[in-house]
Amino acid sequence: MSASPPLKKRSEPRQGRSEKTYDLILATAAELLEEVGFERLSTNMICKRAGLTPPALYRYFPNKYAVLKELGEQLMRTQNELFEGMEPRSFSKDDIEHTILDVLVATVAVTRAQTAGAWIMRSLHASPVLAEVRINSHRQAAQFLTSLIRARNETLDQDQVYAKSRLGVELGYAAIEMVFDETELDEAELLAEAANMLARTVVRILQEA
Amino acid sequence: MSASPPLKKRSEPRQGRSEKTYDLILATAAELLEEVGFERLSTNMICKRAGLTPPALYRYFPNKYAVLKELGEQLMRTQNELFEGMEPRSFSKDDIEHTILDVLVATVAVTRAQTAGAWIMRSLHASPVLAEVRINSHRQAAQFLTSLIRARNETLDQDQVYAKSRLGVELGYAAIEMVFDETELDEAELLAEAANMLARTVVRILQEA
DNA sequence: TGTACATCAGTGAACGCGCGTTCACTGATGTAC
DNA sequence: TGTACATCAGTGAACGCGCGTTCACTGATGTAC
Repeated sequence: MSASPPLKKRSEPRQGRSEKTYDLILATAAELLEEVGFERLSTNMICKRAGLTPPALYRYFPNKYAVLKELGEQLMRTQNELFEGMEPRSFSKDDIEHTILDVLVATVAVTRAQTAGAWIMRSLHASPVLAEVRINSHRQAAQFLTSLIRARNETLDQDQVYAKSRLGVELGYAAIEMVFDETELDEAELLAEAANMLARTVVRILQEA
Repeated sequence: MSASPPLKKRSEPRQGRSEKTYDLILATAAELLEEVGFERLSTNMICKRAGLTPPALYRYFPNKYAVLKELGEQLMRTQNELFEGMEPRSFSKDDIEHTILDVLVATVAVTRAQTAGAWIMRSLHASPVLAEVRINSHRQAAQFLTSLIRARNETLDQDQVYAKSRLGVELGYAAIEMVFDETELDEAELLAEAANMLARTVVRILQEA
């Protein structure tokens, strides 16, 4: 296994302009990610485009993965906030399905709105450090879903519900990624079908008393 | 978008030893992928470990992506052959579910048997050229599933069945990847649940006359 | 069956490049008095 | 309210390294006669 490099931010900003530089680095990185992709992105490239010298970037990020990690965490945070705002009117199959569909559609929307959003998602599969960001985010979402389900039916076994929720989250996320990778297919139809499948699963979990 | 580098093999082997070298390069690449991960892998590194000089590798592969592409194609081919060997005894929900579960379990097994199998899968998300390998493979699987379903019920709309099949393939694959990423969860349970979901979907597609 | 010869497979050594990273520094900012 | 000063933010220039890639070459292989 590869030794993972340090990824902490180098220092917290203490002056106003510092924060601007920090944001500039992230915005520039996203811009370049969109243009040249994950592989060709480098710290020097980001600096050049941002009009900074390397030590300026290096003050905040030890390497390119740290930059991507931050971008990934921001996207995951945004997506999870959406997900955790989910609250079906009732626990009927139709209401659950509508709610899930809304979340899927909204998640695609915020990802599309984020510069290089699809690239960021994809890069969260590539390296172990970045994969961790994605997996942690999915775990959190699965926890949320578990508590939602168990609030409705307390008799259900925690671990079993979690395992199924975790799978559901993964599959929902796979459907979202697919929207960006399979542009030939009808997006709305795809998400509707995914919502349908997931809703049926949730209903089934709820009924397994 | 990034300009994609050429990925064709440089030359077809014409002597016996050539094929050995070719296979040695692939085997060594897989070995190193397992050890150091996708990012740190380089052509020079492969050569050193394989006891070759760079021009020897360069004769067969123009760059590191070409090597990974070949590894990816081999894995996808193996997986698809499994999938296309799928034939349920009947089209009852239970028989479909068993068949799907068998395929999922077998796919995990062959991936685990392949050196760096999980890494290869993951790297098929990272770069566009490699993503294409994965997507083509999934499309092929979806085509197969579509023909299987329509052989059973010819009245179904081709495009609709394909779209749903494509989603099903993607979700099945996501479940498989999850087995390698979420080692905390019970593998058998995970695959069983995924098989259940997918079987229900297939049955539903079949019934939508 | 032997051998001369064309083609193929792999070597050795080196290249230019851009990568991440570091050093000593200057200029900007905020604050204590 | 002004200013002296400590701290913070970013510069300029350079480094060693390993990357992908190329060149002219030698040695191995297969084949035509």
